[in-house]
Amino acid sequence: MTFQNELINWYQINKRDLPWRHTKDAYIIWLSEIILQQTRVEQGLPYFIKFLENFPTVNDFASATEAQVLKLWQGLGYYSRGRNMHKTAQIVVNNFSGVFPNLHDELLKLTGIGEYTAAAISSFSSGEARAVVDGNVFRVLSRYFGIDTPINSPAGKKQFFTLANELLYQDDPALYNQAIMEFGAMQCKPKSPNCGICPLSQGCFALNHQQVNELPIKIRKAAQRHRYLNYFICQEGNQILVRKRKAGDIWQHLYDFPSIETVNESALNEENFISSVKESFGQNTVFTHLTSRKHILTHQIIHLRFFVLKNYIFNFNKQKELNWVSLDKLDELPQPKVIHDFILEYL
DNA sequence: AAGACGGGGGA
DNA sequence: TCCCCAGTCTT
Repeated sequence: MTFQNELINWYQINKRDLPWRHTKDAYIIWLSEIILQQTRVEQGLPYFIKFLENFPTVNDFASATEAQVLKLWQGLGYYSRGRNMHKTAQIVVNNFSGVFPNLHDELLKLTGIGEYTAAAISSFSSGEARAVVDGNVFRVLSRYFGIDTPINSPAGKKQFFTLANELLYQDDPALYNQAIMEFGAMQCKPKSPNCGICPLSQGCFALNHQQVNELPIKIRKAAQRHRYLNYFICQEGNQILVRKRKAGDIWQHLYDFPSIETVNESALNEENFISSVKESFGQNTVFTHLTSRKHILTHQIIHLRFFVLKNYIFNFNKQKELNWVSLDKLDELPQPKVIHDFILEYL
């Protein structure tokens, strides 16, 4: 049996029953594909269901506010996906009469849709012959064909993309694309793949050369950067001061609190730290430590400290991103996971 | 070509 | 700890 037929055969026996596999509706497939970018099926599935319930059609999605979209997205990470979906939904409504495109070249123009997602939506929705190349495909091809070009190098991406399209099963691109990804996710897993019961073991280069644990090759990224965010909780009766985060940093357009970033874990009684707080919030400012958190992102390790602030002064003309909200409305705002957890525990 | 961008889970 | 996850966008 050919490589392609082995994969398809394996898939038809072992595939999971996932909701987005029962439709060719480009809108629903788009929803699932964006949610599943860099996200495990188990983590994304509840969000897919929630989004489809709240936005049954692309028109419903486009009519929402960005804050409503981000609130639904809260906790899933990579929030630009949510913001880009909102933009794309509005483009589809305004420029495509609400009919979601299902051809590769049209999809690729939309924001948030790259090569992988354009191939996925177009093949699943319209049957277009475009090979998907995601983390699963890199791994399966790298191991089976013994390719040691780093998958995150430009040369590697080109090589794997070319090979994937040569291998694409022309009779049913959608079925083959599903099959190779599912095979990578469930059988040819990153750690301890089930080579003992693998239908492709005989022709697998990595297995036959004891390189299963070495392939695929990936270039290491730079170490994480440490950041120290000091948050200030300002409460007046039922009102609390929040900040909408701006472009150019993490958690764009999500809400947290006024803060001061320091270059290191400055001691609480350090003159330097005290004076910078007073410089920002007035000489009479008093702050007391409430709690601390550590939050780990892909490129940053964030050390958070929370303080209660009293006798402060804010210049709202200069800090337009600050706003008072009542405590009972606080949970309506989209928040970073670590901030949301803090609020649940302390407010 | 390299970095930035979240959060969760497995070994 | 480290790696990976149905990647994309920006610099």
